[in-house]
Amino acid sequence: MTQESARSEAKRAQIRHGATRVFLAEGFAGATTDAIAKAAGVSKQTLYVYYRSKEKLMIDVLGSLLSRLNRDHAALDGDRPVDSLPQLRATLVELASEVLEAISGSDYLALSRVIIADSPRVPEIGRLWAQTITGGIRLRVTELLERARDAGVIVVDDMEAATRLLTGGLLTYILPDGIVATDGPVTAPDRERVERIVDLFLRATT
Amino acid sequence: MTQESARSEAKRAQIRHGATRVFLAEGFAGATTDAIAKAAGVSKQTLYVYYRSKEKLMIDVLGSLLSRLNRDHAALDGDRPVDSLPQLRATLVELASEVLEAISGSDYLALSRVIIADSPRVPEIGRLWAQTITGGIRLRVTELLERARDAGVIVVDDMEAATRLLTGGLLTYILPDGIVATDGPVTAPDRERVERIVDLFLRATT
DNA sequence: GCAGAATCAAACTGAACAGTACAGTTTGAA
DNA sequence: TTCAAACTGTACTGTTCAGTTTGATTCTGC
Repeated sequence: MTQESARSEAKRAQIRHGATRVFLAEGFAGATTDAIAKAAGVSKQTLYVYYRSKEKLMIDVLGSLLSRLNRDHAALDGDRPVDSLPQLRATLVELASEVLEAISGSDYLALSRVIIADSPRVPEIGRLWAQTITGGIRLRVTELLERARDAGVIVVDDMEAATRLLTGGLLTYILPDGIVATDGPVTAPDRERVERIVDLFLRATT
Repeated sequence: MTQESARSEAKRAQIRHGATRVFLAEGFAGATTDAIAKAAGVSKQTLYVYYRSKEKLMIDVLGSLLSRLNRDHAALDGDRPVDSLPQLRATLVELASEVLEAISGSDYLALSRVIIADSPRVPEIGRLWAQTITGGIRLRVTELLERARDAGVIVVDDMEAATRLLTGGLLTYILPDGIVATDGPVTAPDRERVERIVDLFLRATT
């Protein structure tokens, strides 16, 4: 019975889509099921055929968003060059800029706010979100640094500390600063700022 | 008319106190005015004499908590010794441990969740919260590093990058990791972990 | 074209809850 | 004693909203 007809899955996606917009804009408490049904172009009745409750719907919405993010992030880091210090520097700056750009988008921030607020009630989503950052970002940086270390470009005694230091130093522009910034779109740090932090970090790795 | 009688201020504090407990435990939406009145040991009627609405009450509660936190943090950093590398290292580890301990408490995390969730609706509180970290913590670290630099203990070209790197590397245990952790109390990083990050950071400052 | 499934719109139910009204009690000063 | 202000507890109002019911309508495969 876990098998869904193609039909069903299409409708489900349609509902999820509409709900996504409303949840991100209004949060869990602020989103009414009437508004969700309307945004999805579906009757409330149908909505409740596909989802047993508003909470189940939200879990599906947030879970989908996060796994899509994680999927998008994956792969293609293996190709990034790290075989000399200038290469590593450029790669780190590039990666950092991409990531910061992605997570300073108002969508992602709204998503994060909703998740943080509801994480006591829905722990699994909180865990999934932390993994987007922990697993997603930290892991990617670790992987790059390991390759660079193995290539003899840098010296790292404590890989966890190194990864924490670099990702933390960069993420701090978004968490805490960006997440509560409400006047205008959030400013990801400009490239120069990113470069300065990467450079400083690299000085610690000889 | 801005003058309050002592009587009034005592009652106001009593209400604020009860409300604090309920807001931190339940969040804004989850806290009912009945529960707040009960927790404060005050009739709902009286509550509405002192506060025009639930929202005004929450702003007062969060604002009070944050300014108390900021007040507690202030001062006494001027005495911390930074005149040699071992001294600086010990001082940084000490400061970091204190700060991490403070902000990984379940009260502070609950407070942060509420603020983050409501920051789109109540921007001033969001700003105040960011200042607790930005102004409070980052400023203190900056001040220490400046003294150490002036004493010739470290070399720092870019003070902002240095502060970001260090505070970010440490805060990352709480944000994002701690804020959505719900199984058991949040684990501030142990002393050894803090030391490793501080040590790595110090390698970047010659 | 038709049976049966899926969907729709709209009204309804029941509960939660912010905020108010009210009738009565305490307190403390004159 | 008296009076006024502050307070209390309970009950009420009005609204919002998740979830259900109803009964009609539109698809879809046969």
